[in-house]
Amino acid sequence: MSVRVRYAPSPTGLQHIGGVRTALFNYFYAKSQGGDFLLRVEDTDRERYSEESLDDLYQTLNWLDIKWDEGPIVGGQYGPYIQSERFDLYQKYAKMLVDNDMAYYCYCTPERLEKVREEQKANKSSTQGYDRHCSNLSAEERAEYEKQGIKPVIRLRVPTEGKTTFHDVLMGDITRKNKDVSPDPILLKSDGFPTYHLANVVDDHLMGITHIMRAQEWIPSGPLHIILYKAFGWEPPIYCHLPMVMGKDGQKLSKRHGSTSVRDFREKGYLPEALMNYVTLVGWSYDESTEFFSKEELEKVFDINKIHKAPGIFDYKKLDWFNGQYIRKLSDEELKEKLIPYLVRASFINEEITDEQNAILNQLIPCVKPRLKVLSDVVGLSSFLFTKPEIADKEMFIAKKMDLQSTTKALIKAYEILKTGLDKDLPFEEIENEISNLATEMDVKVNGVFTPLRVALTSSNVSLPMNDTVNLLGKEECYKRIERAIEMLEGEL
RNA sequence: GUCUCCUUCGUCUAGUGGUUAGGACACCGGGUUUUCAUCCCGGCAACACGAGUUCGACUCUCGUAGGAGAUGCCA
Repeated sequence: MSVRVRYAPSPTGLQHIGGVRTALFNYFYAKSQGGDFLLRVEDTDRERYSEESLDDLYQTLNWLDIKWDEGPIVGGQYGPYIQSERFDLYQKYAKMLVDNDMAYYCYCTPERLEKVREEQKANKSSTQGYDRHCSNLSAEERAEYEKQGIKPVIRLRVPTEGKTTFHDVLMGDITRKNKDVSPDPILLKSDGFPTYHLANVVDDHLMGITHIMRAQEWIPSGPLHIILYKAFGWEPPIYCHLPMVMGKDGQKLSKRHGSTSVRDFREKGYLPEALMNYVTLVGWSYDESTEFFSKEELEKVFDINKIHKAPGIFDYKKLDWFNGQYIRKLSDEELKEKLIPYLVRASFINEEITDEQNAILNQLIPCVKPRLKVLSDVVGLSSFLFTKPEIADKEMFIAKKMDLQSTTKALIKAYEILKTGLDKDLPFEEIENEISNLATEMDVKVNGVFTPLRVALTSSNVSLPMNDTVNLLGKEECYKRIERAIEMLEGEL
């Protein structure tokens, strides 16, 4: 039997790291087995639904280059894989259950349910959830409610005796007493939309899903779903509950831990390859040492049995490291293309790049490459080039064991050396040597003379190598900046 | 509260009865370097605890503790 799995997100927010990892595991499993990966949109929560989320779902999968074999048609056209488009179907199946007395109409108001919950809590009652108030209404009672215009929900009749077991590929058998299964959960809401439980089971069955890979937070409803399958007389698929992705404090990964949406990572300048590589390594591993995997490799090598059981903490620093590694693997040309949007956004350059700018970019890229953790870092690293920086505070010019006077003197002399050297077109190495010699002559550390030079040119203590900085800025601009700095320092004397 | 699941370095993990418990990130040190990075070398650091089973347990069993998740007309 060919494997068919699905990713079935609900468009109620931006695609989350955890969700995407589920998608990836499903996708890689399908591909590794030569099976199909389906995408299904579970938009049954009309209150939380948003168009933006749906859009984000497509963008995210697209960015990661995850293609579904079956799913909604992109481009405004709704397909058969969007639950809101299958509205009538769920009605039909819910009513079928009612007809077989596997489910029943319930007219309880949300207020009453809330009250029941509160009382249970107050009494520290061990029984919890719905009190099955409507489970045995007579035809007359129902008619009375209907007359009042109350729109009923449909609830599943969960057995109170016995127990239900399901098998999980990772966890083994999981058994729950039926009395501990959430009592008579709602299948069809009063607005006619199905809840997750119904829609999920109906669709997975109709779509011929063979394996359900979803987050471990679903384990407790596993038995419930088995009961539902039984009520329909269907064979349940194979389950595989995935360990969850947590934040540093061990709680479910959320905003307070940092970025959680793929869109955030994309905007900051993480490469899809890096994010994908790292994310699939949370809760899965191939062997004792391999950690770089391309999407194509994962499609071959992914093994469901090597998924971990315990939840994993999302390590932002390791992601950064991966991203740096992937950035360094890029050719200069590739990196340039990826960096341009960030430079444009920072208003450093325009979309249409002049030949002159292009030449500068070609110089800049290799300088910046070993220094990028994320693509957006390029902005900070190159702002000295594209903007006229505020002249730095005088303290910044002064290196350790130096004072204002010696610093000013060093800068003036270093400037002379630099200027004559550049004007004579000496190799930069030679100029640097001379400047180093100057330090020796002045009996100060090399830092004492290079620091003021660096700060004069970039207004920062941290910069690209001097050679690159000078090349990038051009002679004339360098002179201007150094003269400006000297003037400022002399004014302070 | 109740139910379910989980437990190897700080983090991600390898390991399936006999290993100096391996790798990676982070961290610390060193080298390259005028700064910041990159790169290279080295170091620190773990089997939650307690009972069994066994000649022998990180590996098997049972308890304990800790953590997480579920307990919605959300998924």
